[in-house]
Amino acid sequence: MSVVRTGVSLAAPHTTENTEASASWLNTILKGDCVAALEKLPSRSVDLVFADPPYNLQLGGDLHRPDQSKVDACDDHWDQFESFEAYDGFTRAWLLAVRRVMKPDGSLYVIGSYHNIFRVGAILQDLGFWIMNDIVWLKSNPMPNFRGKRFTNAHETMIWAVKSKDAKPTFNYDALKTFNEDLQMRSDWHLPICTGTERLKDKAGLKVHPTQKPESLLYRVLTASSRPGDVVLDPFFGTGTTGAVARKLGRHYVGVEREQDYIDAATARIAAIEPGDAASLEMQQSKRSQKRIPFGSLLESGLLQPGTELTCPKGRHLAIVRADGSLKSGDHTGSIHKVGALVQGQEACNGWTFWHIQDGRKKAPIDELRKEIRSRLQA
Amino acid sequence: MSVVRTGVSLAAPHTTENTEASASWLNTILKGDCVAALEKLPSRSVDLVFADPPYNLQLGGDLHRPDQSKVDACDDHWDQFESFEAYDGFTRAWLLAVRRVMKPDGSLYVIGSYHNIFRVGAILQDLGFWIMNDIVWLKSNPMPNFRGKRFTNAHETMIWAVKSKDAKPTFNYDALKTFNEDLQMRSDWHLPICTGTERLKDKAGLKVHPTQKPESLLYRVLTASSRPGDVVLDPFFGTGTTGAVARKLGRHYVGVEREQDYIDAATARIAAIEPGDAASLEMQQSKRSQKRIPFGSLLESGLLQPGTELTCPKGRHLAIVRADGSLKSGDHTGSIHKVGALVQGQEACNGWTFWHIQDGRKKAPIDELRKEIRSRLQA
DNA sequence: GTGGGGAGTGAATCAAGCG
DNA sequence: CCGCTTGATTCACTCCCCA
Repeated sequence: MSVVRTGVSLAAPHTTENTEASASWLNTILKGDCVAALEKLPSRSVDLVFADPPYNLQLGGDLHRPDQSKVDACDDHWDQFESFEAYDGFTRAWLLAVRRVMKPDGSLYVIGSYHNIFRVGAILQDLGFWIMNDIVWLKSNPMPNFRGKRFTNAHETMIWAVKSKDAKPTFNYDALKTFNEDLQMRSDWHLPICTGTERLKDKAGLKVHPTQKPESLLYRVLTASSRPGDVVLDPFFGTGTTGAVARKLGRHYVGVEREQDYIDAATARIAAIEPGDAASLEMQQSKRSQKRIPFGSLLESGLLQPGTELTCPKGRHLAIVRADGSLKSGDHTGSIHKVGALVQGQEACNGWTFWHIQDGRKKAPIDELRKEIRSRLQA
Repeated sequence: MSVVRTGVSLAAPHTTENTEASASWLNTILKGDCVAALEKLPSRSVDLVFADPPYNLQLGGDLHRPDQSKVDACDDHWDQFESFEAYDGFTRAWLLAVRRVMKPDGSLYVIGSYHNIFRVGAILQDLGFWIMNDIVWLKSNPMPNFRGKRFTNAHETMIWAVKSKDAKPTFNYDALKTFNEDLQMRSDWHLPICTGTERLKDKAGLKVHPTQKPESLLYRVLTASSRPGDVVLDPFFGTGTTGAVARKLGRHYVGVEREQDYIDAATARIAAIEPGDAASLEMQQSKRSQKRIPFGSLLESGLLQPGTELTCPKGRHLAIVRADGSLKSGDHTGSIHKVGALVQGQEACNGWTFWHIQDGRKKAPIDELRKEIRSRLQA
């Protein structure tokens, strides 16, 4: 096994607990078998894994288009397995190796088709992984079904899993929502397949790798489940789409690949990429990670006075602000959240959005005042 | 176990090799456990199976919406399993029972979510079934992810499998292609969930079944993989969507269901349906094979003039018809479908029903003009 | 009748932090 | 680790009510 370095210098991982930013295996491609190569990595050192394992396609003879041209199928030797049992054993082995190097809250994405994805998913569950979502990549330009015997196979399936039910994986909800025109990102991703200049070709104009994934797919995976400086592992590196996108997005990568041709192509490809700088990588700030503002701060700052009257959105409930930062509404007293819940007879309530202050002729939630405090703190 | 008959009389199955059209179990709901009930059916007697087995959801506590309302989760006892092993055993048992009653060239569709579909798919392969496609049902109106911790779960997965690699299943390729505006039917199906008047409710207004499937989904399955007179089995009959669509499309059905409440609801539902007679099925055939009318035909025919103003149903969006058959609305230009999508900010739009023309005091969709063209072509 | 606003809801493995 | 407090979250569509 040898190590190929592209000599990239990037920001330090956001946590260096188990990962030295200068570790020799960072931003390299490890040559060799996936399981053996991963033994070189320390345990709990990887934030995100993207895996595009062999699909175990069971092709019969050659497939020809209606014009009799031959379809350039994926018939490489690495995609051949003798049986489901052999494929299952292979899958279990690399998933266990990957599991060891994943951080406890790290994420794993595996992509596949109906030939293999059901086996992968069941084994994931058997090994104790916890599935967060399955995601379908819908191809806007899939290969048609030439024989007219099936539905056009227009999608692939990706499984997002974590190491255990209790894991708290990175999920950049707000960034994804902004990306998606202020709507929650869904489990169906409409993306074109990898063509044009993005598709690596050799000197003869033939595609270098039969199943090169589009960068847009990796872009979304990394944006969703990693942060700048994180370590992203791809145990089936191929022509390095994962490494290319990682470098663009300011993540570290580690690849494992057996074929020297793919390693050469990936190395050149990644070296040619301009690494993302910090400013352009800044993501939509998660609301959750913002500094917590106690309700009492509104009184301290003078944005609210004791005795001010708050109402619910419909004006049916009234409450008085008291000097200690508590509310009083009828017989109920306590925090803004507790009183909001009590007057509605509910178990819980977000007082920041429930209670409103009269602002001229309009009502405004007291959350507006919190935002004002936050903007003052930043200035 | 008892038998519930709805007394439907339909055309004879297109093959009576192993099925007497007068068999006592045709167009009935067998009450009881799936495996036991299927023992009452002869081997090789079913053309198509649609199965919507328990998903084995592993829900934690209650889930509340941001407005504190409680989500009415699927927590029925029939969806509870002790372990993956228990679920696997259950799955193997019913799949073997189904396998026995399937004709050699029959088709099986199983629907599920990431909680169970990987196990189902792997077991299907282990039992010797041959997967033809996996199909993703994309929901236009899924339940959002309220906590912002995952991608919105916006799809379910369906596996189409046959008994062996050598099977030659019915696949009405041309009908589906015509149905899909002369494009091959793809593996991604965009359909809304079952709501409105289609959703069965009890006297209290509560949904009768927690997971009633939309008829549009079954319509497409039966259209793809069965012929009039075929026998369609649903081993988890629920409220009988499969039976209802089978009756509409002139197929025989057999259902298995354990809960009497569901049987009662399904029986009433199916009895109220007008069976598809030979003539109307013929009509459907011809409608499906209707010639595609390009929008430009409306201009050629003089039914529309260049410069005509079209509006959306609410009159908020305007567009001008151009001589080449494209629309222009603000900065957007393109086909009626594309511009309709753009002005609404949506990914897709059926321009035929979205764009309206002023017809006297009323608005009429331009689809009316297409119908006029078609009637001219037939005359 | 028609249009706008508000309420309701759907197969969901749906919280984090502190003491 | 348990228990309690605090706090963060929704999209598409249908139906009802009322102007």
